[in-house]
Amino acid sequence: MSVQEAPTAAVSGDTRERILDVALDLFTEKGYDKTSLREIAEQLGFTKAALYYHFPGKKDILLALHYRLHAVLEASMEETGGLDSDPSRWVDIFDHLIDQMLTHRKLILMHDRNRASFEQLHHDLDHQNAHDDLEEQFRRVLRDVDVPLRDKVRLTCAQGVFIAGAVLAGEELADVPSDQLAGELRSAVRDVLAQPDG
Amino acid sequence: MSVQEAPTAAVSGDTRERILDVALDLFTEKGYDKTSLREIAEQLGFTKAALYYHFPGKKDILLALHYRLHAVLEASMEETGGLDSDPSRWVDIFDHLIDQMLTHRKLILMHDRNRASFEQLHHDLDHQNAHDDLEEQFRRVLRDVDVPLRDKVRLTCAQGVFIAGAVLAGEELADVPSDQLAGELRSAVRDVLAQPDG
DNA sequence: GTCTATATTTCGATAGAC
DNA sequence: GTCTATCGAAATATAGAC
Repeated sequence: MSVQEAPTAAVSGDTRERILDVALDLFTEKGYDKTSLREIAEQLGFTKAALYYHFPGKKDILLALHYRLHAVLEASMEETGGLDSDPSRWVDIFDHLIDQMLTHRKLILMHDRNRASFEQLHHDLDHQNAHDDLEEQFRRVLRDVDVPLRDKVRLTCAQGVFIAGAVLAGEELADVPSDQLAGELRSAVRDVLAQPDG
Repeated sequence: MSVQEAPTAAVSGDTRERILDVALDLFTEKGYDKTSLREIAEQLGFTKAALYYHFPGKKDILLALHYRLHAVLEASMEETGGLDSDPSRWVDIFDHLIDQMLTHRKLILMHDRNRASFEQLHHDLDHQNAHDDLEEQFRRVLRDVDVPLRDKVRLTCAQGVFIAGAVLAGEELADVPSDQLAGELRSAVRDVLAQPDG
């Protein structure tokens, strides 16, 4: 995506991203815990110890991938204005999120399949602030006493459809064109978030 | 929940179930990989090695919990007749599944949060036969070329709602009465699975 | 920037006493 | 049925050569 850098020390600097790409695949397939640094390194053609030049430790690789996802979601939130307690805006937000999901499907899947590891990451680091923003906005709506139960359930169901879509796009319906799948998912989200009297 | 048993040697025999109860909690909270046998044993008041009297190894504890869930879903499938490619029957099936989910919520959550470990379990053992039945029936529908894309997506979305409901019931909306939540979830599933022209 | 070699820790698992 | 003691394997991480 980024333009070619100066060819001298260019391949390096990219190594960090290549490590993250490999880790993303392995963390998604086998899970974070079952993926060893040895596996990541061997798939890249060098040894385990070399990873420690690019990352202080294993959890920092997971953290870097977390930031990747964070950046994607943050950008999406800026365009749509963020999630709040007004249900009439949720459809637009999910429309936008579905686009991002199909583009960064593996990132979503990896996050979903390693939820336990991410939660521990937030506890280990003093990452209690800025709790992933989108997820924090999510929880804020669910805690809002002025939001009816029905809407809270529907919001969570829409998130369920969102994640189910990511799984579907990567596995069982991997051969379906993205835009076609996106249309079906958007349609499903509309039905889930439909106002009962509006 | 169960009445007090005879106080003599009664506590034993129950130990296996108590181990599974503790493991279910820890596997759900921290994940299977991050839960050590030492933790399970200490929470029960004895040491790591004592676990090996009740189970051949760690993965057999996970396997036993898998059978617990399998029994629940199997019973539900027998009552509703099983999942096939006929979309008009899906609503009834999910109605039934939602009841089971709210009763055995932790079991569903644990399975969802440790999907990677369960998949590896199926590979390690020659468990290729009877691939969890419900999930296999699920995949069969998704592979059926006679089922329209729309219905496949909707079926997966209903599953997404199902799992989202399990998370909701255990965390953010844990204080909402079960039957009230069940009603909302059933309503949401109906909207997801609604026939466009029926 | 990648390597070898090694330190340190933790875990799953076994053997055998009680 | 639960214990102590211990083994062996594998993983993360460090130190330092090249």
